[in-house]
Amino acid sequence: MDSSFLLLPDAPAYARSRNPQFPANAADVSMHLRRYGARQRIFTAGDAARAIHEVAQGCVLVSRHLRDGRRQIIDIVGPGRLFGFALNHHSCTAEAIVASMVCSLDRDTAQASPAIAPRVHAAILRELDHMRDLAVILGRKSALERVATLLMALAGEETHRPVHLLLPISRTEMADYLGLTIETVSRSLSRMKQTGLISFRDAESIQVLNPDELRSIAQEALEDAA
Amino acid sequence: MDSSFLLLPDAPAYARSRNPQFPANAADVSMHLRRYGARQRIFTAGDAARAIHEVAQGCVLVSRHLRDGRRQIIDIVGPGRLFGFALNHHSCTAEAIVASMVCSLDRDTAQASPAIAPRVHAAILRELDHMRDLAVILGRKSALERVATLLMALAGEETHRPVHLLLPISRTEMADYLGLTIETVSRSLSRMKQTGLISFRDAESIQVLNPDELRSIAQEALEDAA
DNA sequence: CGGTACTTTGACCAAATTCAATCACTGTGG
DNA sequence: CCACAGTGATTGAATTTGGTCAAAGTACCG
Repeated sequence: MDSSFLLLPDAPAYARSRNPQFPANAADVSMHLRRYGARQRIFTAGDAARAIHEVAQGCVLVSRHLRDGRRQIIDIVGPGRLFGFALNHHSCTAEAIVASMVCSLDRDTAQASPAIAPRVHAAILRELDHMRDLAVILGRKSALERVATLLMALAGEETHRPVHLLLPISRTEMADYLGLTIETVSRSLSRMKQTGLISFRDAESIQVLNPDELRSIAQEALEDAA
Repeated sequence: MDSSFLLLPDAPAYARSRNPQFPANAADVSMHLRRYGARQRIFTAGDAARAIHEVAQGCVLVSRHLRDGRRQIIDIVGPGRLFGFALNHHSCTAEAIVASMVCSLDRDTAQASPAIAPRVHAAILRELDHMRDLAVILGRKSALERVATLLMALAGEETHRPVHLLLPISRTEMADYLGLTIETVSRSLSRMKQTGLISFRDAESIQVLNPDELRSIAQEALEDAA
């Protein structure tokens, strides 16, 4: 998690595994790798969308804001994932959640590259589907279901054995992602702890004891023909 | 709204104005125009995503379902707009809400066409942004704000004068789109009626009396650099 | 005219928010 | 090294919002 600088083609396994194809070749396009401190913004709502970005290291939070300060976190982006897709101007703000390395690539350059363009296209479609997941979470799930869904997303899809999670986000961020308040998130986690689904001593280090049960609470959407 | 069959290049003004570029030329690609009856499905979650679709006439509803039947409507697609973007398989179900004409185009063909591909790309990015709007609605807005947001979206962005809306959707569909129940939607509309923001005699024909006030209730997200 | 489907309204209830207090951990200065 | 702010998390009590259940109301259709 802390191998200081990394050039993207030499990204560590955990990054490559998430998105094995990007970037295909750092040499043939104009990209730059930049460090952002915690809470530092990568772009802000209203900015022209000139580049696409990849998290090389750390974690980036993409969010929208209402005038009165209410915030909806749209995406939590970990290493290997792309973000910052927009037609003309960003409607979201992206900020590093912890000190992070972000690789940015001119959008037109990316579009012109036959190696990269289709991969960006695929990433956009994945992002779109992810947003649909979020709509279901926010529109139709209870507080407990929302928190369970987030935990299972962080745990990864396929686990049946207990997993240990290091949460990249605070309770406030969980709440703003799940459309809840910190108190409700905290209560949901406490309830899960009490019923033996998870365990934790400190807030950011959670043991998922029963992934199958948690997944069933999470109410994954159905993907089958009915 | 009812000019029976139409070939897409001759789409009526209201369709062209929404998306003037698609399809560029019906002759040079393999597309077909098909009629769907009310409640008829265009595709179902789990289906392979082989085509992209455009509503030529009518209205299509894209939604996701949880196992227990809860539904989240993801998009309400009117004439001129594209839908059915997915990487491999659809995670959503699309159905005609009323008898509709839908123009479908093989995805690979569309990707291969230099005239069409960039327009599809733009439509996908618009869709993505629309989904982010929805996330804000569902995650951070009150019932009244949600209903106001929907009405203003249907009214169009720029209106200051009173507008007349013919709702393409029922209360149930409004509710499933806004993450509410029909009762709450109905109460919100009644409250708006009582406060003189809107008026209506029958459920699907609504007069927006005060667009500016309604817009301010809707709490549009901010798009400016802060 | 009667039936069905959809909407509205009301009364009550439950879930989540709000407000407030306490707790736990971190870092700072005496 | 320890006391003490300061921050974030948890827990509790009261309140609010929206959901549930039930009863009318309204329009449409045979």
